[in-house]
Amino acid sequence: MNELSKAYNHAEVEDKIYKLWIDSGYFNPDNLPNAEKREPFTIIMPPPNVTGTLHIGHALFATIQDILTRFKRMQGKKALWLPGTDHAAIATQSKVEAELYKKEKKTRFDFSREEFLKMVEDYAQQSHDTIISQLKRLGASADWSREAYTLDEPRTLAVRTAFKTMYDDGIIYRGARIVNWDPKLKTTVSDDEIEYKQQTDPFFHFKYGPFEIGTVRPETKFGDKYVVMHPDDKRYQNYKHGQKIELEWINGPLTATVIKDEAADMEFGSGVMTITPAHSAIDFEIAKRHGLDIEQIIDDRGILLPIAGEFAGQHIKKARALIVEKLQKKGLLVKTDEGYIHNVATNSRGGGIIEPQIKEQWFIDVNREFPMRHSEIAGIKSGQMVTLKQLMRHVVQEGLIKIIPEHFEKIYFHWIDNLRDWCISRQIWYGHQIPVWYRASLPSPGVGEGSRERSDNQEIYCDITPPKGEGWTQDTDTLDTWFSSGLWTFSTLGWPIEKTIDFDHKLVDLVKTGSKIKTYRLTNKQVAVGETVTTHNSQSGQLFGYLKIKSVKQMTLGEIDLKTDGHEKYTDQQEFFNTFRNYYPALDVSANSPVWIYDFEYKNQPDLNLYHPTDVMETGYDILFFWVARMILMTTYHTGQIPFKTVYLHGLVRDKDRQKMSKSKGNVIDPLGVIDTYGTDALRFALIFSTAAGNDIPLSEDKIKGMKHFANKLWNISRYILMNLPANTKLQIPNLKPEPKTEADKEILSKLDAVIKSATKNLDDFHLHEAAQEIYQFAWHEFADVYIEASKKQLADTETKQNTEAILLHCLIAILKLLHPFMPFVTEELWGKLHPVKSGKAGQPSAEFNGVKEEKLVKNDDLLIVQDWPK
RNA sequence: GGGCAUUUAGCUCAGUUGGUUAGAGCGUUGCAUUCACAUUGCAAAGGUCACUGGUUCGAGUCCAGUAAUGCCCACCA
Repeated sequence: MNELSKAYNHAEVEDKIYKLWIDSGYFNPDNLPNAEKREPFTIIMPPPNVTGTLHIGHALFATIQDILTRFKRMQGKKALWLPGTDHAAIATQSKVEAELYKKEKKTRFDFSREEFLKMVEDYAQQSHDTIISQLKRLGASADWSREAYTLDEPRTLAVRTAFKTMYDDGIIYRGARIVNWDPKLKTTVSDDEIEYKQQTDPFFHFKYGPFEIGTVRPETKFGDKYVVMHPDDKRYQNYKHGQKIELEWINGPLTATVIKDEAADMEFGSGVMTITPAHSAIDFEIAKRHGLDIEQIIDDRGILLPIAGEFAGQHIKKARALIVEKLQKKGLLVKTDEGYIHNVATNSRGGGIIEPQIKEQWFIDVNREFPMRHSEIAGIKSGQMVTLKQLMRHVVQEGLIKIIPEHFEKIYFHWIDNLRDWCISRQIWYGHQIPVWYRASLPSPGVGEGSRERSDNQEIYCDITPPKGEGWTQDTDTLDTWFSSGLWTFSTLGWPIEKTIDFDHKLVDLVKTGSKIKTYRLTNKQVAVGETVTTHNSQSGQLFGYLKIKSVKQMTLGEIDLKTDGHEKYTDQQEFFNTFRNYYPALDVSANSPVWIYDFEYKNQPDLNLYHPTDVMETGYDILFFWVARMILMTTYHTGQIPFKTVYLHGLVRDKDRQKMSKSKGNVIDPLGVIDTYGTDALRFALIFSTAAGNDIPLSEDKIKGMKHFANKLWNISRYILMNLPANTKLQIPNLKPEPKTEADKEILSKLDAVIKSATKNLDDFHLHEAAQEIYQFAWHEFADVYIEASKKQLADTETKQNTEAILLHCLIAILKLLHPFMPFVTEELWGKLHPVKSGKAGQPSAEFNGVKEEKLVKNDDLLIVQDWPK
């Protein structure tokens, strides 16, 4: 036994302990003691973007999720915390583009798509490695063997499968709509990614025939030939809907049409406006309502089109002043208000100012009814007609998914009620390319399975793999990053689970276990060794499990020796053949029929079956809509299950003055710097101490420092106890039964009991901060301050010496266990002082303890990480 | 404009279904220290629980209203 040093030195401990855990294999739930008997508990990690390094927000989510995972693991659950990273399409690409422009003054269009993608991938890879190693430093007990990436191969299959299914259901459609166009990144962005920024601009009042109209954007006004007013506006009651008015405008005379629409605000300005349907969402709606002409004025680079007459070809930024000047010369400028404050829509992922444009894009229809293919959701039957909106509302309203804190449920409903179709196509290059191919339509029929005829003589094909034949080109757009993120809870667990095997009655294949053929099936393709196929219940279609092919043998049916190789049910060859004939009447079964005999390994609990629906989704409230809502949408639709039972939303980490942390304010706390100075445990404890779910979290260096003191206190408590106990006592820990003799004994044991019960309940209820606080209180101010002081006298008295030793040890063990989820490193290290372990695989005996070879005493499954939670 | 929250000690915040004397961390003041720990211990000061009214035997907690603050959504041509 090594003497403990006077103070806890995290730097010496953390790497060593993390390696011990990795070597034990316990982060992978399949390796846990009695794994097969454990109930699953699953958290899928919200994948950090591969756009840089770890910040304090990552430290927070990693801490909370690790606490929950470690707690459940100790409670005997088959605890899976599945990690991953997100390619964050638009954010990553724009970051690389910004760097490129800064360094070389080049844009992505100076490279080929492949060259550019290579650069983005290199950046993403490097960023990924940094983030993963940083998560490990936080003590994350995630199962790295299952790590996923939103852009890796299994996820690509999931994305394409999801797209095709929704396309076939008519949920995904392509249409020309007004979309948020970012001329800077040259892509659309979804409504949720828009960020409004306040801006001050001149506001112009122009004479428009008999009316006065106002605008900040004269450059959009060329095509304005509709003048809109509220039907109840008394000032304009003499003008009739549809009335034509001749007037003089920018480039000459124009015939304007009066439109009465309630969208016009009588309070604003003159109460009259002209509309630009091609470049304003509201105007577009008005135009559609009245069946008006829609004309594009500005192209997607911000250049004026021929409709602008003499201004055509100019950039809108330059043209504005010239247009105003011209209108002024024509006497149409009434006045200019300088300093008009208004909001401008910008792209929050890259900063460009949004120019609404009408473009052909891909959308997910949230209001279209479709038959639910398969449902395990209470209150929704398989085959029932539903919409995505209804599904999203239902699972939260019925309490199938619980959101913590609860008031976010109201915000969630409010969002759903205002939800419009989700634009999922982006014109950037980094991401999942849309699995749709086009070619000019051929007169002959005979198009493939995934193809559809289109009215514009363009053939369109959607499938997981490219179409066969000449002349197909793939859609150049990529998918919104949240499309793949929406699949995250189930794509990480192996969905779509099976390789579909199409039956076409050409070959017979048999699968066997051991020497006996157990089942047979018909396929049109040979399955290779190492591949995995699935078996289903032929009636219900429910998944049984995976068959992993170990070997393949080809022969004819007649060659099968029923005695050694035969199906277990049959001894007579004719009877064997007859069974095939009954099953597959269309097949001409004879002794010459070719067969493939597969030897396989059967796995009947694939991850998806076992770990999905997951238990907890832990993430920031700021991505409730972006992500949580989209996961609910995608998961209910594709799997007929809920993605998770509980959504735990944490707040933003702020500084001690409640200010947002930002580089420009210089108040950023770098988690890695803090870890170096104070240790991971101190940072983790500071992050959850006194912070309730959903509230923003004030964090200061003083607080972290205080928690380092606590780690040290724990160290010294252990040190005191170890110094006062004879070595052989330590070996008998399981046999020690604390028997209270004094008042102090009774008091501490009853308080321990109370804190165990309360902390357990609080952890079960996701009140992590309260659990942390009461354990802290107990350890420091009850156990250390009171009982340890009392123990000094009790240990000196032979009457009370033994029970005091037992109680000290009993309490210490309980405290180490209770604190382990919160402060994993220091507790594991101290536990190791009680139960020394050698690194090695789980279950291997440790060779040495206390200088004595005691092979049978200590095993690696004595690591604290897998101890039973105290009761 | 619509919605959602917050208001408790000097500061930052807990306080789960109503129930003794409202708690913690940091900070402040005094004392102690050959003791496992000065990264310590003991003690103290500090609160009209934003305000007004109501329900109740009893309200920080429930209800209504007022005020201040913060966030989200929509967005004005």
